[in-house]
Amino acid sequence: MTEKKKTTQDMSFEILKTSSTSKARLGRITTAHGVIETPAFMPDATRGAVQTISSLQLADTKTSALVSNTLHLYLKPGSELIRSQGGLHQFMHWDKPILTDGGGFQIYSLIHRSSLKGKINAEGMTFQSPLDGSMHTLTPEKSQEIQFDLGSDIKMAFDDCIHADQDKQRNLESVELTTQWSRRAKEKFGAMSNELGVESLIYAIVQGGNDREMRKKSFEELNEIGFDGFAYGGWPIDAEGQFMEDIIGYTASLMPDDKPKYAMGIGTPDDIRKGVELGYDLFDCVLPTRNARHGHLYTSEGILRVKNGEFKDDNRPIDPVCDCTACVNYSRAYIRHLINIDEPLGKSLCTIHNLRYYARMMEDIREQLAIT
RNA sequence: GCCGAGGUCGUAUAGUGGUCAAUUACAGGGGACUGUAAAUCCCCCGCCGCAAGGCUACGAAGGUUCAAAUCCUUCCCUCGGCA
Repeated sequence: MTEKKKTTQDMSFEILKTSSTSKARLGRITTAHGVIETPAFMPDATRGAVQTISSLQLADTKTSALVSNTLHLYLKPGSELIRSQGGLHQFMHWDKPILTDGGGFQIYSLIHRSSLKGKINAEGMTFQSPLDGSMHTLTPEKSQEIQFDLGSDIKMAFDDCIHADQDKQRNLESVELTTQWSRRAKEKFGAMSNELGVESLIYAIVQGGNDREMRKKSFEELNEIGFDGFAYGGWPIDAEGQFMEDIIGYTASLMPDDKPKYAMGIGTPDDIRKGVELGYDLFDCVLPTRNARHGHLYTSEGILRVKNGEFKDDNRPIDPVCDCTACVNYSRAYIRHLINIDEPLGKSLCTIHNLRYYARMMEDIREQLAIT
């Protein structure tokens, strides 16, 4: 780190308070588009929108930041287009912080879960677009270029994600590739930041699967390169669907306490509470939004599957304690009806509710941290 | 009244001698979803039973047959045409 680089990056994270009973901390991440009070949950707006709701409705849930995606926006509508529209903030009319994932996970996901072709080599990942079958190559450099086009506040280094049960050899390969790619991403990030005069942050993703040694190796190599924050990468739950607390906690313990720790893809409300206690500051997950579209709602009294017949004539709000638009204005019976007739408004209201539930949960967590 | 077509599990359909408690879709019931190819996917859906299995069923009643949703007879009903 040279003197002149000591600007936003070095001021980007401050810890306001540390818990005396766990590794949880109350903090603040400062970006070019404002502050994220941590611990924070960031919903996924993968393709430039949190599905079914507008950025204004998202703001109403008091969500402080969102996650969007390099790969998806690169494929459609193309990152140059978004740059020409003034960047993703302006394009989607969201003036708060945006974190963009690097695209590695999405390609892994495409290759892993489908018959689509894709291959990984030292250069990067070559894969077939699920949209039109065309072949593309994403490299660490290309991923950064796209993220600069998007204009995100926090950029992720391109990583090679694997499933938790991969063999040792593949795990090692993933760690080594992620290190190489992260180094290249960091170089590109530095060069583009200088060239464009843009101030943003870059986080790296720690791989290593369910193997402590590999996690340690991955973290140490990344730390040597130097990043503004570190993320737990990989898959957070085991084959039985259990939150992998041990390895996730261990990975957090490796990361420097003076930098943000980001738990990618986590999780359920319970998983997030555990994640906070393990020391994580940032979370993102598709669960609240995807589940909302399926009528699976989080409430102060537990999970409420609003499609279920028992709510047919229930005129109470989803959650009497909730202050979201859906709960303040509409009944379970009405929302059930909307979901059952596949009316988009039903999905929107459920999404608003779940995101407000998550936001309130994070508010509660921060409040508890502040007073204890 | 005559002629034609038809009556199948909530609805709409498939099945025209055994492989049929019976296809498919919708409706209905339940569940899954963790850095989003997810507005997706899975299960149940005659009755009893955890199950094996049993029982009752393809408009009604008879009949033919080892065997009928499927063939025959009569009746009831619906739709179209003619009176």
